[in-house]
Parts: sequence; C-alpha cells; structure tokens
Amino acid sequence: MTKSGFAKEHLKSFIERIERLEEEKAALAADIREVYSEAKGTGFDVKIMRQVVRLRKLDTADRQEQDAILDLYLSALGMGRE
Amino acid sequence: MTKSGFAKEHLKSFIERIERLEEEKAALAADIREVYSEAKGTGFDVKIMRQVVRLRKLDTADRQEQDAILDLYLSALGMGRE
Amino acid sequence: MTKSGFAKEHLKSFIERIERLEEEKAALAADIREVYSEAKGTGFDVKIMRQVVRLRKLDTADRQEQDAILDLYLSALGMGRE
Amino acid sequence: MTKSGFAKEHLKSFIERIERLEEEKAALAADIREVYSEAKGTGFDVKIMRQVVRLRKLDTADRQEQDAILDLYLSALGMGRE
DNA sequence: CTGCCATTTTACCGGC
DNA sequence: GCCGGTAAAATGGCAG
Repeated sequence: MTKSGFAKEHLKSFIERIERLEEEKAALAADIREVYSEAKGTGFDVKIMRQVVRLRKLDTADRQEQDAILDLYLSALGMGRE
Repeated sequence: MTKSGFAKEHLKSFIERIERLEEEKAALAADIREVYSEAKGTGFDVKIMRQVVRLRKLDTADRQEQDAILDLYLSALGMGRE
Repeated sequence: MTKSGFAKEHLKSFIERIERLEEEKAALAADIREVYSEAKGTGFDVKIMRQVVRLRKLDTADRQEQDAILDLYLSALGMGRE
Repeated sequence: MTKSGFAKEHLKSFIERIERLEEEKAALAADIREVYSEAKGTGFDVKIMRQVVRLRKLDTADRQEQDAILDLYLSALGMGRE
C-alpha cells in the first residue's frame, strides 16, 4: 500500500473516532434536555434551573482555582501535596 | 417533611443528575479534542478535519430533512406512514 | 466638547444605526410572515413550505461547504486558487 | 395547464418571494454585525451595546403598551384620538 | 489575544 | 391562550 493510502486509512480512523464520540456527546445532550423536560413537568422553571447549574459551575471553577493557588503556595514552601 | 422540603430534595436531585451528565459530556469533549490533537501530531490538518466532520454531519442532516419532507407530503396527502 | 462627550455621541450614532437596521429587518420578517399567510390562504400548507425553504437553504449551505473544503485541500497542497 | 400545474407555479412563486426576502434579511443581519464590529474597533464593548439595544427595545415596547392603554381609556371615555 | 466556531439561550411562530 | 418546536442571537471556548 502506498504511503498516502496509509494516510487515508489513518485519517478515516481518526474521523470515525471523532464521529463516534460526537454521537455519544449528542446522546448526553439529549439526556440533559430530557431531565430538564422532566423537571419542567414537575413544575420547576427550566430557565432558573439553568442559571443554578451555571452558577454552581462557576463556583466550582472558583474553588478549583483556589485549590490550585493553595497547591502553588504549598509547593513554594516545599510542602507539595504530591 | 414539608411539601417545599420535598420539592427542594427533588430539585437537588434533578440538578445533580444534570451536573453528572454535563461532566460526562465535558469529558467527551475533551476526548474529541485529544483525538484532533493526536491527528495533528500525525501530520493532519485539524481545520480540514473539522470541516470534513462538519460536512458529513450536514449531509446526514440533509438526508434526514429530505425524509422529513417526504413524510410531511405523505401526511398532507392522507398517506401518512402511520 | 470633552473626549467622553465625543464618545457618547459616537456611541449614540452606532446605536441608532443598529436600531434603524433592526427595524428594517423586522419589517422584512413581517413581509415574510405575510407571504406565508397569503400562501396559506391559497391552500398551501405553511409547515411544508417552511420545510421546503429550509431544505433548499441547507442544500445551498452544503454546496458552499463543499467548495470551502475543496479550497482548503488545494491550499493544504500549496495549490491555492489565489 | 392542469390545475395542479398551476398550483405548482403558484407555490414556486411564493417560495421565491420568501427566499428573496430572506436574502435581504440576511444582508441586514450582516450589516448589523458589521456596525457592531466597527464599534468594537472604536473601543466600545459589544456585549454592553447589545444590552443597551435590547433595553431600549423593551422600553419602546413598554411605551407602546402604555400608549395602547391610554388609547383604550380615552376610547372608553368617548374621547378617542382619531 | 484575536477571531472563529460550537453551544446555549432567547424569541418567535404555528398548532391545539 | 398556552405549548411545543424551530430559527435567530448571543455568549463562551478553542485554535491559531
């Protein structure tokens, strides 16, 4: 097989892996929509719920940043958590 | 437990389910990025790859749309597939 | 006139241009709705018509995407159309 | 020409009118984007500008509603503006 | 750090 | 008049 023939197969493999992963990702997105929908059916306000999720994500990010900073300080003091 | 206490638990449960799913989704996104990165390391052009993936998705969407339109026409003619 | 006074005027001008354009855009949206409505009055199914329009748009987008991909490949091969 | 042949032409005409209008609408959307872009180049914050536009639109809607209510009251009192 | 692209969110339109 | 779904806008994230 020629070199480019090999490359072609390789490319095809990459593309297919990506498409497989994107499919799973889309399935999860569908699941999430479904949960929101279910919540809505139980009387919750979806728009507000989305805000809650977003805020909690931000908080998490902040906390992780704080953790990272703490690690940095500890390392600087030769007290790394390992 | 009061009614609102119950609602609170219920909401918490919904939120947690969503957050769990979003985590998985984010993990998949990371996987996808990694595949692109790996492909790049093998010499492929990521920009082109993305376009290939997008085009293939578009083709699929197109086909589905054609199907949908056929269904609609059939329904409109009282010949729905049931 | 102060510098910020100038900026204020400038901003006002931008905003007004945008609002004027959005007005025109809204007018066109109204026109489109009217055409659909007229078609409906002539016995056509609006839902199907919308799908037809969507499909034709998709086809166009698809063709443009194919063109874009071709350009990319040519560029990647150092054979850009220039 | 048969009746359905006529309908076909009629439908085609509707579709084409719609597509023409949508093209113009898309062109305006592009113009708007361009104005934002220009404003950005002059140092304005696009995100804020969008908020401004949105708020002013709401105000307008409110004002129109107020006007409508006023008309209603005046009419009820036999004092229509006419 | 900038521009582009994907995802998300908002608004609209038709149907029930 | 509301609801569901669909299109448009807007925000956020990633590559270059």
